Amino acid sequence: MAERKANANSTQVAKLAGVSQSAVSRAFTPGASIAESTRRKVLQAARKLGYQPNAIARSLSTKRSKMIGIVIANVTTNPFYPEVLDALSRQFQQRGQRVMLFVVTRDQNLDDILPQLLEYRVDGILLTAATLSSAMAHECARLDVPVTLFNRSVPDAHASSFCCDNIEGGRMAARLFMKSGHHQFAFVAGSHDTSTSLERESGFREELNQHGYEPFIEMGKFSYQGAFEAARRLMQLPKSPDAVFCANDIMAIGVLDALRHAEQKKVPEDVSVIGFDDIPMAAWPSYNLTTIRQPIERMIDSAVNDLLDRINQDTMYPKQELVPGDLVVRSSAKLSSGLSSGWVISTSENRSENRNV
Amino acid sequence: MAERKANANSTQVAKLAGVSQSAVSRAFTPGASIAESTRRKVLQAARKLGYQPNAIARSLSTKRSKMIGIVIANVTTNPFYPEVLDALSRQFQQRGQRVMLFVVTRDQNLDDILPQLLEYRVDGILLTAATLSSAMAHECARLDVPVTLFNRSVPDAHASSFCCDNIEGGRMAARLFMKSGHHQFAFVAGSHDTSTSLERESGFREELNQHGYEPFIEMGKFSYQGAFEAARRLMQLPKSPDAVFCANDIMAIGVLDALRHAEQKKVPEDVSVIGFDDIPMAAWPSYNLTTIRQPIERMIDSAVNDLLDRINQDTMYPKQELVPGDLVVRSSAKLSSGLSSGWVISTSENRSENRNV
DNA sequence: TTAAATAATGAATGCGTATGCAAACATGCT
DNA sequence: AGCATGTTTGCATACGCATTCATTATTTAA
Repeated sequence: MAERKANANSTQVAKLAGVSQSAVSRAFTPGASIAESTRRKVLQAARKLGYQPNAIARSLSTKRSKMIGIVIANVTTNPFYPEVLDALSRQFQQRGQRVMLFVVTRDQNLDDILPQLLEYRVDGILLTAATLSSAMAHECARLDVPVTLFNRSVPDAHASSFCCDNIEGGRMAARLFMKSGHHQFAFVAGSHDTSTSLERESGFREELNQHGYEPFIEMGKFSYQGAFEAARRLMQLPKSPDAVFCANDIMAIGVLDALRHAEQKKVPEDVSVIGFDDIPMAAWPSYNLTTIRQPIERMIDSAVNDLLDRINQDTMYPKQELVPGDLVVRSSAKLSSGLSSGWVISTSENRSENRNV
Repeated sequence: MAERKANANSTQVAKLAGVSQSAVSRAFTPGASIAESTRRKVLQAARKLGYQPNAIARSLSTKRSKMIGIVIANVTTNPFYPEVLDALSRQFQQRGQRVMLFVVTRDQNLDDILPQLLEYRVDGILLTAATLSSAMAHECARLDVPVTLFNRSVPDAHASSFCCDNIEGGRMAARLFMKSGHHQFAFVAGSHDTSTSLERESGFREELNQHGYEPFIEMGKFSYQGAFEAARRLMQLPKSPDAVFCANDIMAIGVLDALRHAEQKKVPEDVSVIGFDDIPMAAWPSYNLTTIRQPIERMIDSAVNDLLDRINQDTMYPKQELVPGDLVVRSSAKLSSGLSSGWVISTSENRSENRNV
């Protein structure tokens, strides 16, 4: 192991500037009690030495690392998550927090990951496309590290969660299908242990059940390829569906490709498809996917605010927030006469539902 | 600001275990001189108190943060980069380094970002889809923080760089087009200040020039939409091209969609298209994109190894490595009789070119 | 002009760990 | 037993900064 070259420190700057080390510290601390004249002296000496305060030492001293741990999954399989990561990272960045990132696979156990975050004393943790065990939730609570889930409903009252209203989203898909005269329904699920998929399924199913329908369910494994194969299986059925709702857009696109390229079906003439998320690809002319849009910016604003607020005042309780999605009507689903393509049916006039726990 | 609840520290564990604080430290330091019996005592006491070593304090003491700064751009516009990020992050994770992430926009000035990394005394910096000013390169060299560029060629001998052989990739595209009887060529560029785009362009152009051809150039702004519009402009030309090479796959896909959905062209009958990267979407049946594959795993292995090696022994010099790409033949480009779709023309038998600086 | 109030400063200490050093201990050998 | 060797251990200190507290400089009010 090589030695790390010593950087200038506040003491050296102090000596050069002819002041005390405390003065140097204060010069770099906004709002500290220091005369403008000495601050200038300090900054000048600092510049001369190429000095920059050591955030590690500061963290040790202040007991705040100014780092947020972000855990994210599905980053390569679903374009929705790069968008989430991008937005989260920028927001935290802008609010003066650094991001310590962990990319995990969906089935990876977070109980091995979280300790690695806690070791660095992150000020807060944001999980997206991932859940935590209740043991870990308690551990974070014990250490007073707030946790926020993004796009997963909460397994534990110690954490906040910010989700799209998946159940209502499922219902919207079902209603659109039924209104446009479909009769054989299917749902392509992501997995059987993920709240997003389960909730979208249950909303979809419940709405159908109310009208005497029951959807087929196929497993799409949250991937293009998985959904591609699921679509092929669906088309084997004796009464093959004419309306397929998918737990997310990337699977909907897999279904579309399977229908068109492997099953010689026309979309939406033979089969209608609806997705969830509204990733950028959904708007591409090759797909023109009708989908439920997650208002990602708004959701992320709320999540980031919540986490930062809880970091700064630990009197606050975790919060569960449900943000309504918007039905974006394109041309992958047949329409009744009343609707036309290109419309966004916004439900967001209903203000988002907050409730404290 | 709320107080942060104090965590158990090594001194408390020491007291409970009836040993010195040093012993606790050694119990958690692999290879430290400590008797197995006392280590057990310590670990037991630690478990009882829920103690976990404080990585911040350790970093201060050892002068190694065990953190790598990753700066990445284009994470939402090009699916190639989520893959890169995923692979990088896993690799570092696995090798015991944490990742501090900065997501930037392509035009964002890194000179504001790097100080934020250096402040945390990251052990090394990996930039992807981003370059650094030579002032910053010097600053990192002065602080003895190794920098590695991924997918950008080096502007400064202080940094390592790992790139696909873009020039040869451009040549490969040109050769394939020419061999299959095309006569009007075009290149859809990403931007005029990015080495990847410039190099791919120059290889493509040089190879064409050698046979008396000159390509049209259009700007695709490294995005689906930009390329979509570029393709429309190309088709307006009096002698519209029958062979379009794009600086990356996402633009190639934009071009494909424009040709098919906005210009009523058949691909590859009317126009052939070749991309670069081989993102997963390139293999989807809707696109079936012929492209130059970047051997991402291999490139990332090299980059990570290089960075970690330079962190651990600062005698090492930065390295420039060029990894050959593989031509992946699908059906977006017309073929001469000798080639058939589905083949990967690997050039990687030629070992990658390393040279020290 | 002084007293009182306020602002600016430096000395000293703490944050939690790692580690050099010397002392203590254990082991094997003669 | 006596010594040499190697292993464990604790003490003390350093890492770089923030912050409390007491002290001094400066401003304001009277």
